[in-house]
Amino acid sequence: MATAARARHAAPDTRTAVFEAAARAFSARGFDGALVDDIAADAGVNKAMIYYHFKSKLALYRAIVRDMLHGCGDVVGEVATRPEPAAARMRAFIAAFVTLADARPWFPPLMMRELSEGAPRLDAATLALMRVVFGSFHRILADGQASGEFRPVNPVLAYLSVLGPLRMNAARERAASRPGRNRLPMFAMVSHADLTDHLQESALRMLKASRL
Amino acid sequence: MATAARARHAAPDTRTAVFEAAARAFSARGFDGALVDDIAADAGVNKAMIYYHFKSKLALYRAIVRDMLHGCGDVVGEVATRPEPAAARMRAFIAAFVTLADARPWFPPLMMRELSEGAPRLDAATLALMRVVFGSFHRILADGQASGEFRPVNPVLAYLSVLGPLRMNAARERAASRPGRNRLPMFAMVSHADLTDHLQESALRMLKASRL
DNA sequence: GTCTATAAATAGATAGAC
DNA sequence: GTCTATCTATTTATAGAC
Repeated sequence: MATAARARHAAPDTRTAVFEAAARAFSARGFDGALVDDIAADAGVNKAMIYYHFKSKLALYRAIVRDMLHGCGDVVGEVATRPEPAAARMRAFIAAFVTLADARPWFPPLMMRELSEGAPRLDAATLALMRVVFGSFHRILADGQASGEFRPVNPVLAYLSVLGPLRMNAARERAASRPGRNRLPMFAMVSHADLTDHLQESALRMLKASRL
Repeated sequence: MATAARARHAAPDTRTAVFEAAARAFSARGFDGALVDDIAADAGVNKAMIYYHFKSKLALYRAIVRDMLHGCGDVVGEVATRPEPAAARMRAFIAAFVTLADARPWFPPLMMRELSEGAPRLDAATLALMRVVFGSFHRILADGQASGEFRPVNPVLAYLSVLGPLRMNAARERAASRPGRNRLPMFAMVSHADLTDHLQESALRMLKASRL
């Protein structure tokens, strides 16, 4: 988000307000569903300011996606290179993803949507950031397989098994948060501590070299 | 889709063409992103026909979601009540979901999107259908836990672990299908046979009562 | 940096002829 | 059942004053 470069300006951070309102809107309603007027209103800012600070609706959207993936890449890159056994790093990777999703709750739905549409709005630089995140996961997996901790599995399928439930839970939480939905069993509240535990346990059971 | 009631009409099935084009469009671009003009063009039909056969864009969308969930509920309901051990039914449940996703490839992305937006377009009847699907899953899980085949797990989390990877794979396939994406490791081709095997193995490892 | 007013394009929907 | 033409509302974006 590069706030440092703007710190000297006197203005209350309009740009940040726009960024955050837009992140919420794009996540909740998609690129086409999110309206620039609504983003401006939610940010408490005049619509023209959005075009002043960002070039266009698309440029604003891209800035948000890049910010997400940058933060993500830094964190999981650090986790993947720790001098620890692969199983411990896998647990840390999952915990980091849950934490990241808590810090940027708009991330998982927005990314799922973008992928579902064929990721038409992602440029090469952004795809490279996605590759970094997958690369960190793959490193942990490959290390665990080399050391005999993990069994052989397709890295792409293993990645889906770890991230898929997390992203589906984010979608589920959105639907559950609407009034009148609490009664449905599949929309029951689940704490993120329980979510983390379950994902870690499931991932290690999926990967552990031991027989069942 | 209730094709029987229209079989006596002479016309080539315009309604079906609209339905299928709309399913593709809503899945690929979302409710707001899909344009009625594009749907008409893709179906090879005049735009006014869409409003003749369906009341509105929203009514068309809802018809598609209901169709999906109906087909799904019927299949998994049958699987859940088979006189087989829970583990076998869990395998069948997963295989059925992969098959359903192959028959209606627009289903997983569309549903993920709808949930991510808080499912604002789903009425009570449609939510009830979702409940039926989850109920079938829950029945298999509870039977397995009662018989000692499965360990205790939160049913919602278990459901996410089974369906999340499937839905994320659908999103991944969309993004992978665009030109120039083949090089990225996370967009590598994965057969649905391998996908099914992996999901079944992962689910049973997640659920099996045995120690690791 | 901020606001008002408005341009320019587009989308969902319908009237009415055939 | 099908098509043409069009209405109405909305939406992205900008020009220009302050």
